[in-house]
Amino acid sequence: MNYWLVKSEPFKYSWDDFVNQGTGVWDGVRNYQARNNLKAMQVGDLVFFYHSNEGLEIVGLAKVVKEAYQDPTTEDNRWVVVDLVPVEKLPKTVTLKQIKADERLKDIGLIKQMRLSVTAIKPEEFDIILGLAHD
DNA sequence: GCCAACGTTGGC
DNA sequence: GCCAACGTTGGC
Repeated sequence: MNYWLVKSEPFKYSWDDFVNQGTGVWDGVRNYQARNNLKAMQVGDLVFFYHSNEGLEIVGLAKVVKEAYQDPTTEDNRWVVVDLVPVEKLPKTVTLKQIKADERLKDIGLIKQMRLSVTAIKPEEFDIILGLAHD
């Protein structure tokens, strides 16, 4: 079981859009590192949903229900998508500010590789963030 | 809206 | 295969 964090710009695709839709096809990834992370996802992996540009906070938790397959939005077979479903809206959102302020989270992919839209989360980081969300 | 970070492209 | 130019992302 692995943990991940995906970013989305809320005016493009927000947590609420995701919940309304039920199943989210995570498409549009055009970055090799992010793609490799998508390929490494397994059914049941938990994924934080982060709002970039607006919000700047982790708003919800999702899980992988279908592993990487050809991105239907392109013919180019270099790119893949995964299917996600919502698990829960976090009782308290965890802001980028909080994450940056937390010494234990200073090596998190979200900060170290700010521009990567799909990053891996260590189990201990996952627990810390979930702890902050249920604080 | 600005700009830093960084990935990608293309000329050599 | 290097590296400058360019484009995109995302925090501020």
